[in-house]
Amino acid sequence: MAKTLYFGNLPWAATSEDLHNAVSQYCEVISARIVTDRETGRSRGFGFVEVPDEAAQLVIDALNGAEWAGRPLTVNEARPRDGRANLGLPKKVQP
DNA sequence: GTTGAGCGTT
Repeated sequence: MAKTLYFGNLPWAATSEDLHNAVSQYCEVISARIVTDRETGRSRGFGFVEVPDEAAQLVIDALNGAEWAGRPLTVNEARPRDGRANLGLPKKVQP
């Protein structure tokens, strides 16, 4: 299994590779991505990293509050996308 | 060439 981590307060220059490198120091990184504005293509200053659920708490404890480019990093477990992603889609019903 | 709380495309 894997858990998605929310990375906030990132410097504008941070890339998904930077995230991958930063987290890979503590555990395996399934995937890392910086959220960029789809219209402008610029970084929104936050991103998401997928790590094994056993390492999620470890990475949060290690990088939450850590300084990156002189800024206190914000790391947290990401919220489920289902809230808006599955909106309007058919839902499985229990018999 | 800008900005600074938040939660994301295929």
